[in-house]
Amino acid sequence: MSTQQENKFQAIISHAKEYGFVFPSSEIYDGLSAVYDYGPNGCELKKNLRDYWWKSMTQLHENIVGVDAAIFMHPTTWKASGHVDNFSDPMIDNKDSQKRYRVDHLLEARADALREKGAEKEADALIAEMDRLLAAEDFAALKQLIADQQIVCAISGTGNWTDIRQFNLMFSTQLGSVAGEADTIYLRPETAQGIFVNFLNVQKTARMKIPFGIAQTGKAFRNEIVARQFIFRMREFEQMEMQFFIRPGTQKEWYNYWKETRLQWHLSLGIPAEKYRYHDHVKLAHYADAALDIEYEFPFGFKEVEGIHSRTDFDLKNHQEYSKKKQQYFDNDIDEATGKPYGNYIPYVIETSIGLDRMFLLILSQSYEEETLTKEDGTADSRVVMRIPAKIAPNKLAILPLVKKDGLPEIARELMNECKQHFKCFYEEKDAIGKRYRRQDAIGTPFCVTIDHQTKEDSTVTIRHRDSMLQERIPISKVKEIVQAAL
RNA sequence: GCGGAAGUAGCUCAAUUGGUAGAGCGAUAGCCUUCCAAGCUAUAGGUUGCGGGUUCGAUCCUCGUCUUCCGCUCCA
Repeated sequence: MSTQQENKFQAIISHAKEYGFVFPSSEIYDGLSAVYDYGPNGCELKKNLRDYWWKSMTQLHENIVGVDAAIFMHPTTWKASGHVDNFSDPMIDNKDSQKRYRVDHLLEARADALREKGAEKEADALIAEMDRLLAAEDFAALKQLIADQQIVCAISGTGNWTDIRQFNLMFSTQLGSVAGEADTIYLRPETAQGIFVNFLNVQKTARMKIPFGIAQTGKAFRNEIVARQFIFRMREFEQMEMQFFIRPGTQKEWYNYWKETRLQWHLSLGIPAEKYRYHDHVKLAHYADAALDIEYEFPFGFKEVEGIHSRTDFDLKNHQEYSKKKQQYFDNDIDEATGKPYGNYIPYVIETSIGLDRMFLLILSQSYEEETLTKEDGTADSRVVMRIPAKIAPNKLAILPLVKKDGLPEIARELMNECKQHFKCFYEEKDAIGKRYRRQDAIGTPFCVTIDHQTKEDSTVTIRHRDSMLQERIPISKVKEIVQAAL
């Protein structure tokens, strides 16, 4: 990251705090690492983003419905999903070099070295022993195995290891208030499983026919080892996911459909296409047969905002296996090849998964601008403006009486009462008008209207546009529809 | 986790080789009415990150600790 971009990112973080978008969590207690709170403007923007996504998914797609599953789920869910096995890695540190290694990586490297020497059998035996001990979570024996193999740190060259520690990427807690009898359950690391386990509930009750989708927004939790870059990587975050259930064999076309559709959603917010790119996954996760990220160019580089995954029937198949409940769909449509219905099958799934907090950061990054202006008298001036798309801006309209007397506040209040029924408005009569404009720029309000003395004579007001700073005289009766047209 | 840097009012910063904290902006209230932040007045706001030590006295010296940022590592 260049210094200039770094400064911009720092400025965005400061701005976010100063204007009530994002606060560090528990700040009076020195904060909680990688956890953040959303302030008055932040929670409006976040809610608007969530609503915009929700509407585009459910209201505008007749074959997508929503669920709101609990954060707590039966522990077996995470065995079936693969998270218990794939989200926990035993780690070991070398005391001399302070380097940390994954235990399985160390042993696999040792096995590879054995193979190069032609000791295939020993290598296989080592891997088999490792897998057995990992499955049994026998950390003492694993450490002994590392010692027996005389594995040393590549940096320090010593075998001076710490004890093996488990780094579980899932947060666990206790269900039930009686200690000892309590069962360990996890805070969900992704919302997707709440959709999968409700697949048949939703399909039957909403009478959905394949292809159809289930959408969900909600919190998820991951114990990131290093969480930095502001709200980009948090331990508690919000996902907006949609699982689209399809006939096996059609995953390619639907994958491409959602790849295109989701990018168009981003572009519909007016964000330039050159700020986006696709990144195809080469190494695929355990559940996917194709995967890509939609990346945005943040001040700290191109980073993932949204993932499109072809998850095959991995999840439903595993849930069927672990729960012993059929997760199948009977497809009555006629297969032209056979002339008969497609019949029973476990659907394939295309997933679209976007991080709401990352999307929020994207909007901040895209919107924030420090402008240098030249005033009419030729002197330099500056302003900080958040060019937040009008449809997701925290406030849509600021209503400002030019002065707080001569009956102007009364007219302004009348307009306020009319407009606030339809969209979020902000009323202010304090300070010079220019100052009030700049304050609205700083929080991204797209429109300001000013009630002045002329308003009393001909019922017109000045509407001022945030991005261009241009003003026009319009009838007060038109304010509501002009703002609504931009939303 | 390791290394480096920094912590003073909401923000940006002062405080003479150690003498018990100030300014600008911002905020709030009032005045003034002027369509692009910077007219006037007043008020609030700090155990100088926290805890020890040295000293008659610590924002300053010293030790520990916490937090943040940067780099490495880790993760994906």
